[in-house]
Amino acid sequence: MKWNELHKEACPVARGLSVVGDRWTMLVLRDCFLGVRRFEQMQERLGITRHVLSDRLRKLETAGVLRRELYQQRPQRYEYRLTERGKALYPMLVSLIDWANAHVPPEGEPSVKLLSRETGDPIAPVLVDANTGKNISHRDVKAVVAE
Amino acid sequence: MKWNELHKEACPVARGLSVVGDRWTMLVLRDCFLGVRRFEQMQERLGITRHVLSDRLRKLETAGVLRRELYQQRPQRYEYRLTERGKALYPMLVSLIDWANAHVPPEGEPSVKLLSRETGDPIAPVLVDANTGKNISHRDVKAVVAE
DNA sequence: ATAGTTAGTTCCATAAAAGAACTTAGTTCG
DNA sequence: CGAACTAAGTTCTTTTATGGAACTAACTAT
Repeated sequence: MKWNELHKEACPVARGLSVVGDRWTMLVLRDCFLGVRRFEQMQERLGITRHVLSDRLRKLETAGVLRRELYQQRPQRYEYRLTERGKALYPMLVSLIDWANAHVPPEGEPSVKLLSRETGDPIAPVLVDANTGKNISHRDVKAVVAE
Repeated sequence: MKWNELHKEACPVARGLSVVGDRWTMLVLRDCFLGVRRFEQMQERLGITRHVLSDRLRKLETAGVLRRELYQQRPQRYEYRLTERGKALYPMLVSLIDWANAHVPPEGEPSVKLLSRETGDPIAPVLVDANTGKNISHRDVKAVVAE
């Protein structure tokens, strides 16, 4: 399994990681979900090198996760926004956040948590099967090669 | 934000990625969820270099995601198993799989899908809030620094 | 004309991953 | 007994990716 041929794999984990499975990509996407859209802002917030940020944004655009949008004519300036494909990564991001808050404590520092915008109550994410309404447990699931 | 200080961040995305956010880790964990426990087997299935696999297994053990277990006395041989903390990554893995199956098509090849072990029906994962039972949408959620 | 803004690119040093061979502590086969 | 085999690594060397800082393009504001 080679990194630059991951996208051809039958395994969706491998294919997914070919898009979001590097050191910086999910952090870039986190910022996108927080409403950050511009190069400078991301670069400063993340402390990523400009070079790498530029490369990641291009790759995410190619993968259809972000789109570049002209927000100013002269000089031409583009900002980056999540596409529907990008927004569809939200459950994964939330699952990661939930796991980290439960299992990777932030060494004495405060942590960021997710609250309902409406009620202010904490969110407690669970993954359920839309068909049955039941919690998805790894014991009840099998993986098969389909189609 | 430096890669080897990510675990101190207030942002759970950063902390989570400090554990699972590199090229190989989630693929190793995928194999663990599939029941693969041994070094040789993982190395062969993944095509990861032995060096890197060894390093990742050690880091996952240190992070409390896997535990090493003696399965043979002479010569001493260890296998790797998911801890509770490791198993808690299942929702994230499933979210990734679901996203990739919907958005990263496997170039003509077949893909692996998740089915109910009981009924054989496909699984349709949705992330809901355990408190309200409602779907978690990124518009309804805010992120705040807590505690 | 000089400085500031924004989104990059270029260059070089350092760190991580690929690839292949070697090691350790045994067991099994002939 | 000795040679081959096994499993889980480690040790090299080469290639690739990332970090860090400076530079560029195409403007606008003072």
